[in-house]
Parts: sequence; C-alpha cells; structure tokens
Amino acid sequence: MLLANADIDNSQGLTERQKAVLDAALRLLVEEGDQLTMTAVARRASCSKETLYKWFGDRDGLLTATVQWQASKVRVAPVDGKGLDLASLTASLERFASDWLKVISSDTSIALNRVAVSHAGSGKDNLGAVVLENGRFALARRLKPVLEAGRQAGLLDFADAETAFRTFFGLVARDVQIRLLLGDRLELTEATIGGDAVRATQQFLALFGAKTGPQGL
Amino acid sequence: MLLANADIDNSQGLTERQKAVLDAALRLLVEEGDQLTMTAVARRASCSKETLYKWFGDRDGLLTATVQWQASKVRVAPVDGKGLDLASLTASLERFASDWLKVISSDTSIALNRVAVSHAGSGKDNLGAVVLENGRFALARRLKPVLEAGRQAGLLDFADAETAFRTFFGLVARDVQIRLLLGDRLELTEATIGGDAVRATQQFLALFGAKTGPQGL
DNA sequence: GCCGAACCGTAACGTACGGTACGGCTGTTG
DNA sequence: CAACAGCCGTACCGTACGTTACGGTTCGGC
Repeated sequence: MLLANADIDNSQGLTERQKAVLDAALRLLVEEGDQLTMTAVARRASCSKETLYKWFGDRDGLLTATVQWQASKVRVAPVDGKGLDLASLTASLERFASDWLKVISSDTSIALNRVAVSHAGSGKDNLGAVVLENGRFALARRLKPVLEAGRQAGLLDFADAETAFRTFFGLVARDVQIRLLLGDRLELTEATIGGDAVRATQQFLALFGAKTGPQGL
Repeated sequence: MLLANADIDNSQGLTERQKAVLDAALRLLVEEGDQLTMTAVARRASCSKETLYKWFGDRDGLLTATVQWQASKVRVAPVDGKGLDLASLTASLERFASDWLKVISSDTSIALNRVAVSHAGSGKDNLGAVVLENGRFALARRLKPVLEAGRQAGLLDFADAETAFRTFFGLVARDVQIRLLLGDRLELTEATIGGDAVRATQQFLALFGAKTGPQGL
C-alpha cells in the first residue's frame, strides 16, 4: 500500500537526464535479458559508471529504479463506472482483460518479470514486491471498483470482491504469463487477445452475473 | 513431445551416486536460490568438481540434469476414467486441482521455476522448455483424457479440449504461481487448497457442464 | 576569464566463480 | 603385490563484472 504512491514520488525526483538513463537501462534489459552490466548501461546511456553509482547507489538500486520508472509509465486510464448497464460493464471488463493481456505479453513486462523473479530467488525481494504492487495489485485496485459498481447495479452477484477479481484474473491470464516467462513462443495477435478478452468476460459473467431473468449463454 | 519420454530415459542412465549428487544440488537450489555454484554443489554432495564436470559437462548440464531428475520424481498417479458419473468426474477434477496447487506452491517447484525463468531470460531456453514440458504440458496430457471421457459420457460440453483445459488451469491457478514466484508470501494450507480445488471445479462445471436438465448451482 | 561542480571516458582493483590440473586415497583386477 | 581406474580435496587459472579512482571536458556563476 505504501508502494502504491511511492512510484508516483519517484518519477518526480528524477531529472530528464536520469530518466533517459533509466530508459536506456530498460531497453537494454528488454534486449539483453538479465545480462545487464553496469558497463553496458553506462555505454548505452552515454554516461559514466561513476554517475550511475552516484545516482543509484549500486546495481540493485539501478535495477529497482528502472523497474519503478517503467511502472510509473504504465498508468492505465481509469475506467469510468458511470454507465451501469450490462453493455458498459461488459465493455469495461473486456477492456481490462485486453489491456492486461497486452501488458503481460509485452517484451517489457516479460523482461521485467523475469528479472524480478530472479531477484526474488536471491535474498532481497524488493523487485518482486515492486512488480507485484504495480502489476497484479494495481490491476485489482482498478478493477474492484468496477466490480463493486456492477454489484451495486444488480448486474453482478458475488460475496467477496477479492475472490471475484482473482477468478477474473485466472480466466483472463490462464497459462499465458508462466508460459511466456518460461520462454514458450506464444504469438498473441491483436485478434487473439480480443477474442480471449471477450471469452474471459463472458465466462466471468456466466459465473458472477446476477440471476435476474434467463441467463442467455 | 520428444521431451516427454526423454525424462524417463534420464532417470535410468543415472547411478545411485549420481542421483545422490543431483538430490544435493536440488536441495541446495531450494535452500539457496540461484546462488548454485559448482563449488557449493561439490561440497554439499561431498564430491569433487572434477567429477561434476565429468558427469554433467558444465554448469548448464548440471542444472538441466537436476531439473529433469526432479521432474522424473513427480510422476503423479494417473486418474482412471472408468467411473463416468458426475460424482467421480467432480472428484477427479478436484483431485487434479488440489494436486496442481500443491505442486506449484511447493518450495521445490518455486525454486525450479525461478531458475528456469532466469535461464529463459538468458539466451538458452533449455530449462524453461523442460519445466514447461513436465509441468503445464504434462498436466494437460493427463487431464485431457478425463475431459474427453466426461464429454463422451455427456457430462461435459466443450468444442476444444485445449481451450477447456486452459480455462480449468486458469480457474485453479489464478494468480498463485506468479505471486509465489515474485516472492509474495501466500500461505496455502491444506484446507485452503482443498477449498480452492472445490471452487475451481464447481466453476468449471458451471461453465462446461452439459446443459442436461436444470443446472443446480 | 577564472573557479568549482557535475559529468564523461577509461583505466584499474578486488572478488566471485566457472573450469582445469594434480596429488593422494581406495577398491578392483590380474 | 603391482598396476590402474575412479574419485575426493584442493590449489590454481582466466575471465567477467561490480566498484572505485582519476584525468579531461563542459558549463553556470562571479
């Protein structure tokens, strides 16, 4: 919860030059995997290693700053919970599903999650927590109000928003993320993602849609 | 598909001493994270580094052998698809769900998946493919016959077994694996797993159960 | 124009670790 | 017993990389 606004603060305290350096590090991370050496970052960013150490302390600091910098960039437009009919709710859910699939299948997300998973394997769990906070938990924070609004409007029926969210998460992501992280080729075209978003939303509504009137499949 | 029987061959060509060494490596992997140095393995297994290199070639060979050795150990009892009524199908699905949750939440699985994800980030994707083949794809191979039998018996209704499997996978695993890999504490007690298995199975049946007669929730 | 701060490029240092070599011990074979 | 193979323990080598140090350059302030 503290991390939620921490990432906002971070993007403020950075100079343009520092942001450019972090962008270079991010690009390098995506391209080269975790062979992210300080020398490579310095060369790519056209800065000296001395500067890297002065700004970010050590390698972990640079890694953390890079992840948080990326996290601060992907601020998804919040969905307005104004239209409370079934059509708009469906559209919102499909939008969430589609956005999420695009995120987790992006090269950036895969690279970041890989380095965070590796990091969590070693002692310090900083990166894992940051990625989790800006990924899965941020998604929950944005989606839950929509679910609650849907319940308020009599469109959804669930006891616990957290449980409902996790089911939606599972229906959307399925095995995609773990397969991508493990190196499985898995071409997710725009069309595939769109279809999956619709399917997941329909399944979710079938499970949690309010039983008012006949439920058309 | 070739990897499917490769892991069977491997457990045969190993001497008892070699298995003991791999067990030591596996324990070290679980305890120490990816700080798996050749020296540490040699010390833990009370063998010389020279022997490690003679038997496994290089560090990657040792890692791969360790992962395959673990994979060859977790051969889950196949479910018999004989009882074709709803009760036994439900029991089978719950059993699969429960087993899978236990696997992905085990320290061993977490450690192995972490190292495989890291490995996939670096060039070679060997470990990722091995883990995927013995994890997610092995599960699909075992579960699909059950689903097909359920459809044959008129209990399930789906067009594509792969799609149905992936939905089941999503309903069972949800966000558990990624959270654990990223270092999130997530106590999965026996009771929690059992409850989740029942819930996931009920949700799956609600989505894919044949529409014969009124569907009781 | 001069000073100091910030920064670039690069050289240098220390260490960790993958990989190799070798001496010594043990069990086996003839 | 002698010869030998297999293996343990350890010392050693080369390299990659994190980290530090330093000379040279740019630039804002006086």
